[in-house]
Amino acid sequence: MPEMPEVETIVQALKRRIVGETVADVVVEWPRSIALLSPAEFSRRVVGRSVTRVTRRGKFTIIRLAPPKLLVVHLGMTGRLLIDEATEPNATAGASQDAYTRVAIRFVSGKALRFRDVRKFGRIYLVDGACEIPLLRDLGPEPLSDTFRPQTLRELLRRHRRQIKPLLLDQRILAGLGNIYVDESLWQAGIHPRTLSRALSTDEANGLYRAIRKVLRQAIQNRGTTIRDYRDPQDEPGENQGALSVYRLEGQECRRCGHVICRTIVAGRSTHYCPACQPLQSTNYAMTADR
DNA sequence: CAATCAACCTGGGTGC
DNA sequence: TGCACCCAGGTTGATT
Repeated sequence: MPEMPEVETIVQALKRRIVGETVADVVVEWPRSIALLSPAEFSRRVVGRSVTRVTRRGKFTIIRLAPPKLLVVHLGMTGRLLIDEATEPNATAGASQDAYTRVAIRFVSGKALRFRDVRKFGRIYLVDGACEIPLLRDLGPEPLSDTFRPQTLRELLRRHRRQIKPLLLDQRILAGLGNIYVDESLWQAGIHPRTLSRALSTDEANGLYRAIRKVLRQAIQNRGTTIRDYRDPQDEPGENQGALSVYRLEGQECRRCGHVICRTIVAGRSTHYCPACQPLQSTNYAMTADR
């Protein structure tokens, strides 16, 4: 569910609200939400540590603790990180927890960081370094970093013989894009999702570079896209859903050319595009019948 | 190497 | 109301 702009929004909020807090207590309601460690071991190692900074890498939220340790969260499809403000000293603990809270980290101040995850695909890790988490270790470049240049993308596209959509969804190639922003970026760039990455011209690759950055920046500015589940740490939805051009808009008219937006399956994922704005060149041979 | 699909989970929406 | 079926912002591992 949450892609990079949603995670970025969450991280900005957590920075303001939990840096400096010290962990008093951990409640694990669903043990499998904790990766690698037993709930007891996880709790034992987290209690007493304090939060020194909060950062992001791809779709991972990274909470740095002292003494040094990384609390890393991947939200999966429906994960949320919610801040519960301190309640009255003798309010009943746990009373505010809903049925989908999987882990609650309570701070000495009375505030709490709550991991809520309906579908249970999210994971929380406690590690010494990013290298202990395979996906985090192998993450591709950050699309909004200064060191990610048009040439960086051109080289990535040239290195593989794959359809562009699954390539962009692959976190080892580029970090942070998910189903929404890949569809939006490809529409913005006028590229069909099944186009072979190696068949893209220099101009098309440069256009895709600009499209990805524009789409992500706008989504961050709009505090993320809420289709259904996404909420920031204060339980507020994002506002980017109104800025989408194709995602989940099948049957509606393309805002650029007026043709009807199509939905199909690519890489096993629902895929939205405008067949007029995003034509599939015959030279880029699609393996499967289109649409 | 690349594509597909099932699996991990739960709930919401739709059609009969 | 009930029920079957499809769908969902992700990732992984087996299979073709």
